Amino acid sequence: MDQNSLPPIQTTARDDAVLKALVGFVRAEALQPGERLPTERILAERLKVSRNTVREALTRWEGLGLVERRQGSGTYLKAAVSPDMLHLPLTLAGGNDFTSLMHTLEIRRALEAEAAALCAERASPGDIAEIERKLDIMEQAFRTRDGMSSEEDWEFHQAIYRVSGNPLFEQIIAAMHELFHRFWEHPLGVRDFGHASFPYHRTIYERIAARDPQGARDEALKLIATVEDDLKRGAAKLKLPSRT
Amino acid sequence: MDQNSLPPIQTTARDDAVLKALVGFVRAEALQPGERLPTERILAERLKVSRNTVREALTRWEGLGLVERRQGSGTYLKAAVSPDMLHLPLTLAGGNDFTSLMHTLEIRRALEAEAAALCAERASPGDIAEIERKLDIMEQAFRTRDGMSSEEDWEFHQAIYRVSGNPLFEQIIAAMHELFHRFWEHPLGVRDFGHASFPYHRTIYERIAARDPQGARDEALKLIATVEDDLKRGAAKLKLPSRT
DNA sequence: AGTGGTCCAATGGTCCAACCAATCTGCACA
DNA sequence: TGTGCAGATTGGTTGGACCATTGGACCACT
Repeated sequence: MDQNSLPPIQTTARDDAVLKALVGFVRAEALQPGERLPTERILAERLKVSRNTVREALTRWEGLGLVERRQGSGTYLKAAVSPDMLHLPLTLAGGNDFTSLMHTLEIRRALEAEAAALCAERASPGDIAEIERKLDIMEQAFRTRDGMSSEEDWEFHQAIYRVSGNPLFEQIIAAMHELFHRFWEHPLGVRDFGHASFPYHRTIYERIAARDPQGARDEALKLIATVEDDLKRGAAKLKLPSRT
Repeated sequence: MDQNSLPPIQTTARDDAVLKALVGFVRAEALQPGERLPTERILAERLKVSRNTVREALTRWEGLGLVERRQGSGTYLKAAVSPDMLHLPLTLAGGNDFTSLMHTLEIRRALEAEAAALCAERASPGDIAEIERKLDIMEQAFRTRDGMSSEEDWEFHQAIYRVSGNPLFEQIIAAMHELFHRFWEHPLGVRDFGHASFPYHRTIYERIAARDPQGARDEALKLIATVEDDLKRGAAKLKLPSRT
């Protein structure tokens, strides 16, 4: 390892400085996700900083999911780091109340509509073919199992996010996906949960294939509207509290 | 063999336990955002753990934006905590390149449009008056300084997010706001940067006041479109790299 | 060759006691 | 009545120590 890739730090604001130094180190050594980074003791020595300070910095990274610590083994990089990253530590109130779920659904509506519109603008013929393939798979699964198929449905939407050309859509919605799945798995007692949204998948695809951004946006809005509707019906049926 | 039949065993988890205890404490004392929580030293003593462990736990909360520490003053609650929260540590590879900036702008367009629509649906007369007040302030600042006023402009938009009734809008866009300001401060060499967006602030307000969700959505889309336009012009002028 | 057991060094997790730096509080002084 | 300084309070940092887990080296036995 290059000794010079870990120069001592200087000013106050230690732990932030440690993080910056670590970013520099990861770049200098071209560390890939999965690789191990130096031990806390070595980092402390190299950076001329107490081990506790190193630990505070690593705790921050661990909280952001950038790094994983394994006692007795070491600290491992979990994701790529770049000098200027944007961290959004979103904290959503518990997923078991109706209001929170509606909130995340509103975010999804916003992003879904925009992604569909961008997708309609930018999709290449190959992209359109790919989306159609996912759509066919989804429709097939829907018919055989006679109900919404979380997995295939999700893949269809992911394809749209990907083709939108903006990785942020996929990242944000993927993060929220977990929250939705708490309910997707248990359809709230609504027998045909998700049935209403089914036809809109194809209409969205058609608007994308026709390169009609506004049309794609409108269809996406309709799709989410049906999901909101199902959600409201389920909430009413279960007498879900509107607040925790 | 079923993978799930042998889950990893649970051994020690000091700092997680500390966090749980803190959640319990906050709920028991009914602490509101802004209030101060006990000293690190007191927490350490009460919980019968080392102050270092308390600090690791608090560092996590700070990283999630739940808490703010002020040296010499104390540690303050920044957001409501509930026993089951979902944390989304999104790390976006942002950067100073044109492409990343356009990506974040596309996210903002999605959220801005949706927030405006929701706002038009839900705003009370008082809310509308509040938004109009922010609009007046912004327009006033615009005229006197003959240019976009980041601060007042931002407050206008924030008011809309707030009235939308969905805190997630404000959280997400606030996190991205920092990224934008890197450029907002330096208008990319475009003299009248933001001028084009000015009139749409009022049209958005009018659509909200008229309780016209679709109209508000459309006007918001137009506003962002002008910003995208400015951005493209600035990028062309500065010959910004499209990738880092 | 392979299986299991034991030992040991490395590494993250926790603890302690002290000191530093920013902040707040209140009293003395003008 | 204000103002400024000194001490107390609080988070930030340090260095050193020990514990718990891990993983590899080594060994005995089959």
